[in-house]
Order: sequence, then structure tokens, then C-alpha cells
Amino acid sequence: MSKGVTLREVAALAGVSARTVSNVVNGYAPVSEATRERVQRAVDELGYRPNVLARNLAAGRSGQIAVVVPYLDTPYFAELLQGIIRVARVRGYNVLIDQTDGDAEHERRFLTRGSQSLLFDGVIFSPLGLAQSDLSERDASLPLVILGERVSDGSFDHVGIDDVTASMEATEHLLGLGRRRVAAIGDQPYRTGEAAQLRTRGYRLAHERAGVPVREELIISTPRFNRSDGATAMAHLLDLEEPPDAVFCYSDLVALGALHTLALRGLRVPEDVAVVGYDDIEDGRYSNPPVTTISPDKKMIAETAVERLLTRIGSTTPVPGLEIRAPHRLIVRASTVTRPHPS
Amino acid sequence: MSKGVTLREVAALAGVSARTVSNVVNGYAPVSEATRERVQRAVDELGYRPNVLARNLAAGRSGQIAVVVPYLDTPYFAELLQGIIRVARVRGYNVLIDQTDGDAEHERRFLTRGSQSLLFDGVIFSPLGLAQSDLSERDASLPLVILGERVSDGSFDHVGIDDVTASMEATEHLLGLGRRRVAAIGDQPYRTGEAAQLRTRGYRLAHERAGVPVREELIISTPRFNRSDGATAMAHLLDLEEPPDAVFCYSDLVALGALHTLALRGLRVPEDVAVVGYDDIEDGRYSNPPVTTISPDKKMIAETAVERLLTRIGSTTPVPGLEIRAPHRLIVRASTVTRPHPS
DNA sequence: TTGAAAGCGCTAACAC
DNA sequence: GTGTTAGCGCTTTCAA
Repeated sequence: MSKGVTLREVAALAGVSARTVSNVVNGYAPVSEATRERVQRAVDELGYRPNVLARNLAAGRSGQIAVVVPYLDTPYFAELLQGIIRVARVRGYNVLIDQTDGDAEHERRFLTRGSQSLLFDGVIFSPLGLAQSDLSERDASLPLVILGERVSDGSFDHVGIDDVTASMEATEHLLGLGRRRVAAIGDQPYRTGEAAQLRTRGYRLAHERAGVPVREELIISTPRFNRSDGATAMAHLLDLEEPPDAVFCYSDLVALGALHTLALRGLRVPEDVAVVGYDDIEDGRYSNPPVTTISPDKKMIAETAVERLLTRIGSTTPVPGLEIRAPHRLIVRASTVTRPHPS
Repeated sequence: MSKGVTLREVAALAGVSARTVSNVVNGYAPVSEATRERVQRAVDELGYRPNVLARNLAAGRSGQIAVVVPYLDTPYFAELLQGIIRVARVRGYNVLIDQTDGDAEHERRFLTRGSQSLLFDGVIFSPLGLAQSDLSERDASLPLVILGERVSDGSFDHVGIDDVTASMEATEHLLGLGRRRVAAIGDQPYRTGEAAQLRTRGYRLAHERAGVPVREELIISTPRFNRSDGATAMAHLLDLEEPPDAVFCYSDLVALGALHTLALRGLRVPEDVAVVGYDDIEDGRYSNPPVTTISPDKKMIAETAVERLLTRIGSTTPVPGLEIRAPHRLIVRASTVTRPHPS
């Protein structure tokens, strides 16, 4: 393995103590210009690289944050991750990735320092299999930021968009287009489906405001928010006696799946069925037709999540949990309007 | 921060030495059943969790591998990563992610242990900005597995599919359909574009074999393999005096971009223009129309990459670099054949 | 400013 | 089988 020049060797060559080398390397404390230069020369000459492990062990921190998502190949998470990694790197943190497949047991492990103890200083977490209540029974000493739709219990921060409002806007857009049989794909009417239920709430709210009755058979629940579920749900909707003339999908992936089924059945979008998605992933911008969608400010979400986490990590006293709402907007594309505004 | 029960405390409670606790925890060496049980009880009682950092420092390894890709939000990498993380986890390794944006300087940093020293035991690397020659000037003590199209110089393993053959097959498929003006999108005729050039070679080879002359103006080069480049290139091709009747795209993303432009121009796929992609990402299965593509065995690539890396990490003597060819196949979908085989 | 030295928590060589 | 103990390489308190 690599030789590994140690701090001591540098100290010896420079004729100073380890302490001084450490100071120079870390830019800490005052060191006289002459000494600093001498040390620096020794560092260069020996090609010294600090051993991160040792540094962290001594300092009691790891310099790493973990990002835990259900699925890595979901474009939304991939795009978010990209942002998180960029920001973390700038702040001197490495990013450890884990993917839980939405498995509750697997997810729970990240709520405590557990066996990973000290491997990461904090976690940015997007839970899927855990219910709100699970989040409360956690090791509060582990800095945590939650992404997605949860309400903070005060021991962690939560960053996300206002799902109810966004969903309401998406539905209103469809209703405003004169559609009267607007379906919803993605409800999850069970304990761990709290996030999805917020979208359904927005959907109902929009109907209420518009004075259009909700047709319960048009609300389809799906286990996941992926293409295949979207395709299946759409097929089911089209087989109804009175199929919908519009669909609000709880993710762009679901919308893409719905579009796929619509194309197979030879239906025109948006003429026969208008489609709205959620997330604004790149796929949706290039699909045929491009998908109208709710676009969360991902850059801000990523930045805020890292920023908050580092604040927590850096603080010795408990930091109050914040509810942070990132902005979102509706982007209208050809899946709902024949001649959309140029975007 | 978390209290942190130490090995010594456990030892004290169990009335044994640290050595024994370590043995029990790690399942090492022989320990009498009675002792093991006593220690285990102490561990449980105290809620002892080994400090990974300390363990690694002492053992001289980190238990982490780094995976370095140009872009995380490229579905192909996301899908691959997913496989890599799964396998690594089973083998007890954590995965550190980095994304280079294809920046050569950034990539080069991963060819040496550099400042990250000891933070990871090995690297799975998919270079983009580096040329073949850059790979040779590296710190051979860092276990390395390269993904994508490179030839091993003997100091690392390389896992990938046979790009030339695959590209030839893709092109032959188009030629076999009777298309005579087959375009290619994705060539990169410069030093770091070696991978892309292999695809172009396969493209030419297919023409040669079929006795169809290559029209140089139909070979379009693009800086990246993304949707936007594909859309632009397609627009350019359609503006030619004699536009193509088929396109071989060097990635599915490029194909999706091309499809987008084709739809905008009101052209029919495959009737007017047939399209073939590369990578078999999920997007391509649900696009409108679904994309015929070269499908590399991603699962095997991921597994093999991790397996080889761990072999390198575990070996004290130099391991000869292997060239590993993963299988691939052409999947025919509606973007080239009106009534494709069910897939 | 700088030096000496005590750990950070664990592993493993060396004894018994 | 099990105990002792010397580090792994760095940070940092305490003196000087």
C-alpha cells in the first residue's frame, strides 16, 4: 500500500514539532512566516498528505455526510443528489450514498448512529417506508435533515415544497382548461403514504374550489411513483365506462408511464386526455409530448438541505427544527396545452 | 454528541480484555462459548457500537470504495450505481460517490490516493475527460477498476461491452431494414473521445460489410451524450438537403433528444426516420415510441466491477489487469420496426 | 509561538 | 483461549 508520509516525518525534516506542522497544514493558529515556509517546503518535498481517517478519529468527526434515498435511479433523486454533492464538496464534505429501496427496516437504521457510528456526521434523508411517527423515535444526537413531505417534530429540519398547494395548482390548471373528469394517479391511502395523501388533498381542494364534484373512481393508488405504475393505472382508467379527460400524476415518471399507455391506445394528448406531472425531471422536457409539471426548486432544496445539516453538525447546542418551504411553480407544456407558452 | 461506549468499557463489564471483546465483535479467532456469551451480554447491555473510524485507522483500511462518474443524473450511471451499491453493501463496503462533470483535473485526482488518502480502499471509475494515456500515469497502488471504453494497461481492470461490435450490430439493423441514409450522432473526433470513436468504427464497419458507402455529412459529433445534444444534432440533420432516413444515436439520451426534434417537425418514427439508441435506460422503454437500443448487461457490469475491485483490494501482490467484456444485445422496439417483437 | 505528550477507539503482534 | 500492550496518524491541552 501507499507509503504514507506522516506528520512526524515532516516535523522531523522541518525541525519543528508535530504540533506546528498540524497548525500549518490546517491553517490554524498563528505560525511565524519563517516557520510556515520551512514546514511547507518539507511538506512539498515529502509529498505529505494528511491521513483523513486519523484526523477524523482525533477530531471526533468524519467529514462525511450520508444521503439516503429510496431509489437512486429515480431521476428526481439523481438530480437532487447531484446538487447535494456539489454543495457538500465545496464545504469540504464527502457524500456517502445509500439506497433503501423504501424498506422500512433499512431506513430505520439511519435514524440512529447505529453501527455506522462516526462514519458520517449527519444524514440527509428521504424516507419512503417510514411513517411520520417513526421519525420521532430517533436518536436526536444525529443531525438530520428530511427531504420530501414530512412535518418536523422539532428535532430535525425538513425541506420540501408545499405539496398541497402545488397539487391544487396542478389540478386547477386542468380544471381551468375545461376538463371535468380529472383523474389522479398516485394516492397511497395507508400509514406510510402520508406524502401522497397531501397531493390528494390538494386535488380535492381544487375540485372543491371549482365546484366540481370529485369522482372517487378516478383516484387511483399506486405502490410506487414509477413509469410502470403510471402505465398500468392509466390503462385501468381508460377501461372505465367513463374514462377521464385529464390526469394529474403524482410524479413525472408516473406521467411518462401514462403517456406511454395513451400512445399505445392511440389517444391524443392533450386533445383526448391532458396530462400533468410532478417533479420537473429532464425526461419530461423531452418526452412526446413534453409534460406540464410542478417544478420544485431543486437547487434550493439541495443547497438548503446541506446548509442546514452543516449548521446542525457544527452546533453543540440543540438547533430547533425548521420547516423550510422551497418555492415551486407550474410549468405548462404540450401535454396540457396545444400551443403552450415557450418555456 | 453520542456518548460512545468503548470497547474497553465492555471489556471491563464483562471482566475480560479488550482483545477478547474485539475477537467476539469481529467473530475472529477462537473464543470459548462461555466467554463469548458473557461479552455479548455486556455488549447488549451497554449498547456498544464499534467506532468504524478507529477500526479502520488501526486496520489500515477504510471499508469504503469510491465510485466516480461524470454525471449522476445520467440514467445509465444511476442504474449502474444502484447495482454497485447493492453489491458493495453485501460485501460490507460503503460507497462514496463523486461526480466529476467530466472535468479532467477533477478526474485526475482520483488516480492517486491524494488528499483523500485512506478514505477509500479502491475506486470504480468512469472517466470522461481523461484520455487513455492519462490513465497510465497513475498511482498503481490504488486499486482501480475502469468502466466504459478504455483498454487496460495492465495495472487496472476494465469492464465494458464490445462497443465496436455493438455499434456495428445497431447500424446493421438499420441497414437491414433497407435504410440507406443512416446517420450517426455522437462522434467525438478528438483526443478524449476515444470511446465515441469506437462506436463510429462499428458504424463504418457495418456500412463496409453491407457495401453501402458512408456519407460523411451524416456523422454528427456532439460534446456530450445528452438529450439536448441529440435534439440539436437531429435538427441539423433534418436541415440537410438530403436528410437521413435512419439515425444511430450513441446513447439513449441522444436518441430521446432526436425523437423530440422529430416529433416537433411532425415526422413519423419509424416510417420517416428510424432511430436506434444505446444503453437501454428505462426512459427508452417508455418513450413515444419506445427506442430500439443496445442493451449492455448492467447487472453483470456492476457485479463484476465490485468483485474485481475487492479482489484487488484484498490482494497484497499486484493483480494483473483484466479486460472484461460484458454481454450486450440489440433490443428492437417501435422506433425502428412498426410491429416489433414483444419485449 | 512552539514543544511535549496524552489520547481518539480499535487491531494485532507477542506472550502466557 | 486470553491478556498486555504498542501503535494507526492526527489533534489538542498544558507548559514553556
